[in-house]
Amino acid sequence: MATLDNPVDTACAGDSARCEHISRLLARISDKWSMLVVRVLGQGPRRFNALRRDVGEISQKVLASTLRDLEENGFVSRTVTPVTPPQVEYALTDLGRDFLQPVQTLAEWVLANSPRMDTARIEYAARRALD
Amino acid sequence: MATLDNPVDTACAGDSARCEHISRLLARISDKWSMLVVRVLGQGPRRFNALRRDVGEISQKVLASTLRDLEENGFVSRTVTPVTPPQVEYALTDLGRDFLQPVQTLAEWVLANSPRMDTARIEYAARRALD
DNA sequence: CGGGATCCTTATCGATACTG
DNA sequence: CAGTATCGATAAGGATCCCG
Repeated sequence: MATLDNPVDTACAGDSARCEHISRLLARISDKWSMLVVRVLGQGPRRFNALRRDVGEISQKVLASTLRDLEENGFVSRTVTPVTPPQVEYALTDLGRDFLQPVQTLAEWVLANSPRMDTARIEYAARRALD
Repeated sequence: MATLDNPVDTACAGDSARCEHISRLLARISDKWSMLVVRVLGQGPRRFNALRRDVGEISQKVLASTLRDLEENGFVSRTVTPVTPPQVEYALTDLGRDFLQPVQTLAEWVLANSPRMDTARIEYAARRALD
């Protein structure tokens, strides 16, 4: 009955426990900024404010907490060099570099298919308009 | 200076416009539930309450708005059969099926690497404990 | 420079009630 | 069954100030 015959079945039809497991894991990384930060760090280590510039419109509070989460999950390392002014460098760990691959896959897909998404949005709006 | 030499460079070092583009696109799909719903629908069409059971701990309100977003972005189709009781079936569109691939990649990575994440969390907690 | 602490403003979510 | 509408709780986010 399954529509997919992928070799590794990670689906969770009827397996709600596994589905919840995936859910919790995805929830940890699928916030608005984590993947973006991982992507930027994939180009090399960054210091806090450099990271903030590269990521875009992110507040320092949110970036700080995002980095804490990423560090907690083992994606990012935080290296403090005690000089004046203090210097803190963020870099991807081995796990973070591994994670970069699926993230890039996703990012590339999204970039490549954004026209299709835009078209769908226009059609959706048109459909809604004539109700 | 880049640490990656991937063929298709979708990174955004110094290209903040592109980065923001990716940011907006990722933000549209990287909420807590969208990928999960796409995954479940990847196993075949579902009606509202069946979907709700399969996804897990999601309220009807959030599922409804998630489905609206997915429909708006062209990932999911909504087919109403006017019978009593009313019957509404959700299914992946072509775009949604395409999207399934990077989503599965991500889900499989997360499943496979959750032990590493767990270990990192324990180590992080241990480090924090001796400050 | 790299944040933590605080306050305040918004989204977000869950529960309940109600409609076709 | 498949939702929408409304309300209250709660979490997320921005702005500002401050410290090492």
